Amino acid sequence: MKPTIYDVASKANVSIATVSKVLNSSGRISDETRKRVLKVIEQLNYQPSMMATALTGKSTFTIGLLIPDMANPFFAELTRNIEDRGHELGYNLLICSTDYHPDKEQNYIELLKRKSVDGIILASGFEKTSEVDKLVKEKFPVTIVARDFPSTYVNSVSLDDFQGGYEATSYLIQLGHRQIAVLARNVWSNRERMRGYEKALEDHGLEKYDVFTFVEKSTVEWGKKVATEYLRCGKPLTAIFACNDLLASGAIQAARSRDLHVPNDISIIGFDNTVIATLVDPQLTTMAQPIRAMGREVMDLMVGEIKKEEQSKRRIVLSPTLVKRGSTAELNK
Amino acid sequence: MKPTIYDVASKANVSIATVSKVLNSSGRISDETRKRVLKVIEQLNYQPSMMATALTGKSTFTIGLLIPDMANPFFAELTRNIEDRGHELGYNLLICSTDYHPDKEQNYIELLKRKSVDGIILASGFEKTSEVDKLVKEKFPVTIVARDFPSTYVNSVSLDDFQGGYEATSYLIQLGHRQIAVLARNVWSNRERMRGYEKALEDHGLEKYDVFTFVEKSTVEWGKKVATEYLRCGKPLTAIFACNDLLASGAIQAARSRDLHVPNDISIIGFDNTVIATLVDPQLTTMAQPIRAMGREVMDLMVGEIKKEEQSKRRIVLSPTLVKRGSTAELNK
DNA sequence: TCAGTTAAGTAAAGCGCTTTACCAAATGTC
DNA sequence: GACATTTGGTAAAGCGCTTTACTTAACTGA
Repeated sequence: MKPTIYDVASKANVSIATVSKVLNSSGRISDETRKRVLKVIEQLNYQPSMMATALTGKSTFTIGLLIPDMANPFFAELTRNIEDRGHELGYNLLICSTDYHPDKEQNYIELLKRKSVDGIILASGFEKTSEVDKLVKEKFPVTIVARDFPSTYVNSVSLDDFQGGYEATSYLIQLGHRQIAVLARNVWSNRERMRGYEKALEDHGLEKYDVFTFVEKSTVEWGKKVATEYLRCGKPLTAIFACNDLLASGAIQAARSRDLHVPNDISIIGFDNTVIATLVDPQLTTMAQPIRAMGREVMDLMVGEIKKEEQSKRRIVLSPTLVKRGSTAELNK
Repeated sequence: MKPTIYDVASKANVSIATVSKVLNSSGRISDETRKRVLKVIEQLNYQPSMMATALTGKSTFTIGLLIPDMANPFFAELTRNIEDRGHELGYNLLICSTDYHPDKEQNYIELLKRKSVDGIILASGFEKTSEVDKLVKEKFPVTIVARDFPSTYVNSVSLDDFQGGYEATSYLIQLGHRQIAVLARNVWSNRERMRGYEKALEDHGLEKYDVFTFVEKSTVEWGKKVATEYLRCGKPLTAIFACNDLLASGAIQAARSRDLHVPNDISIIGFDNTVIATLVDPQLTTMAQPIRAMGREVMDLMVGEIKKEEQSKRRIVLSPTLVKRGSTAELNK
């Protein structure tokens, strides 16, 4: 079976303590013995069991990441950047996909802890904060990403979603739009973006568009479905603010199937600036998230927290940027 | 710190053995004691350490998944389906993204093993088979997905990539196309699809399009870049067979930037039938992979292998289906 | 009534590692 | 040459769990 430290020790004619020292380059070992041990390790293709190692209290250089939805390119790209930075820092990433299910969240957090990860990164998605509170209370290293978490006791890096919603909407208003609907999912970030949207309307003395449903999933299909409902209900509508690119793409399809031209008949603005934004026709005007920066920052924060126990927490809030493309245009009167 | 079995035992006035028995519902325990122990477990929010449990040789109900690229919707969707099926069967999924790096592959395989997963699912991507061989030799449960692995000693579920390439190309030929270029990445599945492509040409007495470069990454950008080169080189070209939807989308963009109309001036066919296929304009004609079935089958195979040790291995090969959409049309003479 | 069961629980070994003593031999010091 | 150090290494405890004996105490039945 798998070789253990005993196999190595006996084959190298030393004690397991010696092997362990060679492994961790701790203690004093003569050059000769070290080489002999290393050779045996090589020969047996020995890999110390993390189970056993972790059991003794050493860190595992593994970080868990909980994401709500692999299929959303935003999270895929975020994950990718987190992984990359982790790799640079010598940490491995264990990814768990929760599909926005609170019980899966809890389940996977337990799993990761029981697998002795050094820390857990929680990406957006979760609604209940109780899981986070629990981790914090246990002094388990957690970092939040893509979700503001106004609290002094946990590290986080997030986007200013409110500002994003505000800017996106303001841009549409500035283009002359007055009837602006919104496409959102009932999750924290989207609600923030909607707050921004409402504030923008208010600041310009406009009324909120009063036909509204939350989509159930952040998919193209749902975007199309709900946008179609909006368009069908008869209420005039010249622009749609979609809370992510997937939904925006759905909205484009909806418009098209109603023979509306984007952007001439209707403007559509997205959010995230994922790969999708440049795929659709017309390409999406969208609020870009600094995905790469977010990924790197959150991993840095996480590793920082793991390394030096008692450090003060930081809450990093990044700003979105408007990327103008073809899906929005001035309202033609 | 984290409560251990000892904390539970002493607080419940029993031995740790008793607690363990309650935990695993093994052995004989009076109802009274069981309840008392369970209550304490609840109170302390005790979760047995998987490290310690695994160390004693019990299975962890965790399966590792290695995927090459989260950002490719095909893998994202596949992962999603694997996870879902695992969840149904009571297994957790630990995902690792290798970014097509052989050393990350090896690294993560080691990691997963050291984290005591019960088995590992390897998705496509990997070029070297040595890692697989190693796992097999160690009798470590492995299953391959999205990659045919002609071997009698490992479970796999894959697509008939050759047939896919053959059918896609045949369809183009049937539409009247004679000059067909191919967009592919130098990975196993793509090479198989190309074999199919070549065979189809041959069967119809056509010559292979002899301008060819592999793309370096399966991204829209690379698809666009290489397709642009094809279009610029002057060799007549009426259709492109792209080995995945990402590349096909890039090809559409390339065509558009050269003012070629898709499909009137040039037909483009993709592969995978991911969400992207319906996003782009025109929507992609593409060879659909039964992603959902693949995900479920591979998880079933994996769990089967984990449960009963010495079972014979199965190699499941699924068929692709042609999905006709707007990106292909009859060649207009 | 007493040997034979059964029921309920415990002690202790073992899983593979790290780490803290501790020890013997070699080396240094005056 | 006697003592203090340094070097290179080991024994053993402990990490948190499972599991295999083993021990009581209570329950059978003829």
